[in-house]
Amino acid sequence: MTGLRERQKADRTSRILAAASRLFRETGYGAIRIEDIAHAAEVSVGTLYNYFANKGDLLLAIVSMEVEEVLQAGKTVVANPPRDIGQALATLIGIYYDHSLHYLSKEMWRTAMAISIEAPGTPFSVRYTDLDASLARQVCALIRRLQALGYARADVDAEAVSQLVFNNLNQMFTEFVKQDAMPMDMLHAATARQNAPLADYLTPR
Amino acid sequence: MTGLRERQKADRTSRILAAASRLFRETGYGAIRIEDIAHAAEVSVGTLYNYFANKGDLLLAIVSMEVEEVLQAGKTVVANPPRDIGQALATLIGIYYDHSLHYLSKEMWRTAMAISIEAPGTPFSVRYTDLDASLARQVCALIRRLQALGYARADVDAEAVSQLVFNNLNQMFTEFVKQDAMPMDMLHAATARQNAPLADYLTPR
DNA sequence: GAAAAGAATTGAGTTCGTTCATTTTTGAAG
DNA sequence: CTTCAAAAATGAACGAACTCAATTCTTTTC
Repeated sequence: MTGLRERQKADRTSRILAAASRLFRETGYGAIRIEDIAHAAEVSVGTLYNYFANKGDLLLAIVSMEVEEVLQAGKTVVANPPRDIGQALATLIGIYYDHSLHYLSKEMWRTAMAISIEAPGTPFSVRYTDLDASLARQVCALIRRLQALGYARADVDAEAVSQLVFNNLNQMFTEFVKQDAMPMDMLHAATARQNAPLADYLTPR
Repeated sequence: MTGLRERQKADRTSRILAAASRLFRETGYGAIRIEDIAHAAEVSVGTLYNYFANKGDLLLAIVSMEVEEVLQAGKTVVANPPRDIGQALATLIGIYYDHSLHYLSKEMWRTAMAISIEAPGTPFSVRYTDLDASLARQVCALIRRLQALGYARADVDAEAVSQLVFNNLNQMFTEFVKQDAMPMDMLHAATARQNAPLADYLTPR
């Protein structure tokens, strides 16, 4: 279980991830070469490729850790949501958005999104897509919870509405990272406005 | 105006585009080398780079032509929409979706989307983003038209709703091209279900 | 504890997108 | 018709991601 080989493997993995994470953030994904990461992690280029399918997969591994954190943070909102539907959505989405630039630059997000679309087969791309689906399910859980608490109309297709909300927040986040100049509060405001009609529709009369 | 130089330029541009379009579709974007395209278009590699900033820009040029066609086709629906809101949305979105695989493979779409996110600065990436915005405006025009005709409630934020609809259809299309196995009718069905709550909300009582 | 098996590491080599110094072509001026 | 300058074309050279045959390190077997 804890043979030398396994310990070395775990150690190398974390060294590579730490080096890549630091270098990508400091210098930018595009500007860092695989050789730089391998050097910083004290492994050879070939070894790095034994651990990660390609440069993009390495980035997605880092992004996945970030998304997992966000997913965890969202749980508290679902458990205890505000009574107002617009507020409830804004709170959950706010957690997603505000967390996003904590560890990752906009450039890193752009690259990660691009890779998850273009190379959907690599291990961490699959993982990333799974996590995205988990976020969508969390939005759905929130709406069902609001329905269960009587804060939202129960006769509405919760899945349809939550997919609408999630796809919208996802697309808005994509726009946000595409435009380096766009500030975070503009993202919040735009999403809130778009959700308002749905919140109105969901509110019991 | 029509000097030799200008004619040769236009001729080379169209030869390059034709060659790239055919080769990308036949063999796949990733499998085709710049040298192959240059050879098929009877220009040198360097010349190709005088006409297009990079391999991705060449693809986006092709995709842009496709989107322009779709945008044109959508105009007729906005001018004369079905009375039922769900129907109206499904008709417009149906035009977008059904056109999409006419000239482009899923792989080409994936790559184009990835590039427009990752490299938003190149000439055709800007063009592609503009066209996307035009599609969003067209969805908004449809909803305003439905309001003007009295088919939809006029006291609803048309812009917010249309952005919700557009971002959703865009994201759903992204899922569609990400999954090679997903059939077109599943895409139509999923989008229609997601739009149903909004259509209900918009319908005058 | 020696030896064989097999797992993992290594870095030089390959590939392909992109660049740029040089050459060729074009259009204008004399 | 020459000459010249500007525009455009060219392909060899470069850089970086990725591969793979050879080597080294672990573990297992007797």
